[in-house]
Amino acid sequence: MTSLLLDIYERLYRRFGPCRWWPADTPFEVCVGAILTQNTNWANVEKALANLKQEDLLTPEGIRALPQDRLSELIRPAGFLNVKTKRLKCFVDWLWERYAGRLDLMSAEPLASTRDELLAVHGIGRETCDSILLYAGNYPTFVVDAYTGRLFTRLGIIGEGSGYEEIRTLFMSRLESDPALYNEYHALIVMQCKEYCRKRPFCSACVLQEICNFPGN
DNA sequence: GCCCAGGTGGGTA
DNA sequence: TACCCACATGGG
Repeated sequence: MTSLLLDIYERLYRRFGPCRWWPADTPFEVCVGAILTQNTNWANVEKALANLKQEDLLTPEGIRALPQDRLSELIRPAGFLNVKTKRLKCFVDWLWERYAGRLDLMSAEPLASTRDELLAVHGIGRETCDSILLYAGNYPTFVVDAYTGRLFTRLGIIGEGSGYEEIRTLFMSRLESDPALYNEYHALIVMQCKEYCRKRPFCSACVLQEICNFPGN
């Protein structure tokens, strides 16, 4: 399994890499983007991020000081504006109270305890949490998303209906604990699925069929 | 018009 | 635990 997961990674890397994720200028922008992209097309998230940047508000201080109705207006393109306004506020409040608004202080803490803390913040579920930890904090934690489940179920590597923690544990136990590897692997999964696996449940033109020789494809 | 997008929280059985 | 649903917008 170790070599299989690495083999898939290397094939994807040769086809798509390096992806240079997360697309953001600062660690804090990663966090905001991770919350805004929940069940939302990234193109819409970019519009919301641009609105915040234009007003120089894409900082912990900026979001914290922003009235809720104004924040809602700025992030409107990303959808779920009431939900996401509340989630952004909760995240920033937590960051402020716990780490004085400084992500670098958060990133100095151990992975397990920081992950538990973040998961306890309203609006931060497993995927958002791991995205923040990996892409903003450089922690060695694997991000699982809908693409990951879809792709590796199709490959027969994970069972249908496997849970988040189960999939994350599989990757982390079979791969070296390396933030750079987890970073690129997740990005590659998203890139290949965006290009080939949009039709549910599984498309027939999956890139892995093109670049890999998996029996049953 | 319909479906989907880099989920999460709350309610119910 | 395992479902179900609300949440909002924009592109294909």
